[in-house]
Amino acid sequence: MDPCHEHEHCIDEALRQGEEICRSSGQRFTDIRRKVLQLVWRSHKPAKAYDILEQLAEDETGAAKPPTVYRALEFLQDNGLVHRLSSLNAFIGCTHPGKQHQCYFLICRICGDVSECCSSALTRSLQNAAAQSGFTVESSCVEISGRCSRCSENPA
Amino acid sequence: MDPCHEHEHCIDEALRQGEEICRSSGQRFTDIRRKVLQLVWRSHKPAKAYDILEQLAEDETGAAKPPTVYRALEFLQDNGLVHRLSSLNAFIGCTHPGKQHQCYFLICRICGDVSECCSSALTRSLQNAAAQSGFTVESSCVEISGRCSRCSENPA
DNA sequence: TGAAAAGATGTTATAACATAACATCTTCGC
DNA sequence: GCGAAGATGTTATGTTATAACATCTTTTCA
Repeated sequence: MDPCHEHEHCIDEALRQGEEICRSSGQRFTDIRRKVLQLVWRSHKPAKAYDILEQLAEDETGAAKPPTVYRALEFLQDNGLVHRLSSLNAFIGCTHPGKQHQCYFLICRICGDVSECCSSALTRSLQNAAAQSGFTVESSCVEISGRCSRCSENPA
Repeated sequence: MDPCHEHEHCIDEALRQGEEICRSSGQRFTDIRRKVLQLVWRSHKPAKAYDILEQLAEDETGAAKPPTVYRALEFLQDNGLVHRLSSLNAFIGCTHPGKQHQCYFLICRICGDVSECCSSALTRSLQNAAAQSGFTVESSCVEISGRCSRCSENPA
């Protein structure tokens, strides 16, 4: 149900990039980090920390506990491999890690899919709007909820 | 420490608007709703639900419980009197309730003050960016973190 | 190589945020 | 006053997240 034809490819690519980013920055892409990244990438829907936790438990001999998952998620966030969606308390794989980017998210209320987008025009608008108040932007959280194109075509 | 000269005025104005909005829509501006709105408006910093709860307890004979506060906050949100900042799990008084608006928030990382802004240019950029993906915007959450003008002038 | 340091994970407990479900009380229209 | 609707009280629990400290693993480098 994902918009990509072969979702396996997304996952493989994400793992490859995780590996690459860690290698080049001298960090460890440990087993747990890899598994959490893989679980976040299960679909293009946001993954909840406690769901990841459950899914980890299915694989592992000893059930993982919350800090394990949150630590892995934090690591992945710090390295730009996943994003946190604060309006959903959930996490989503980053589609272009490594590249510096201010991004925004389109969250479909119907199918739940999230897509990450970049728009320099939007980034500029944001900067401008902030600048008008003399405000200096450091980071931003832009989460848009609505209907994705497929769900608009096939109304429920 | 608020950017307004007489913050009492902000509070009074907010309460007046609460009253007005309820009156014109046939809803009740009950004591609890009024008190919660007042507490949210204590400052221009975001108010946390459990802090409001504590502050209510100081006034009240019987300590309020979480649902009381969350219900009041939900009511106030539904009526456009407060906004929820999902990146902070907190609430902030709306500076221009009643008027239809897509707004965004400037959150100062230094002093904690939040200001609500509207920018039709930003709204348009957002719509455009979404439209490029065939996405229909229903609601949006735009929370910008950084340094407000005063905190930029007086760097810590 | 092997001991110290750094980094990662395990473990326990609890903090922080939020809501479901049902009981009771208050207000309003008639 | 009485019934309906709306608001609040109450109990319990669900959900999300982190602090603090113990242990294990990897790296470093003498």
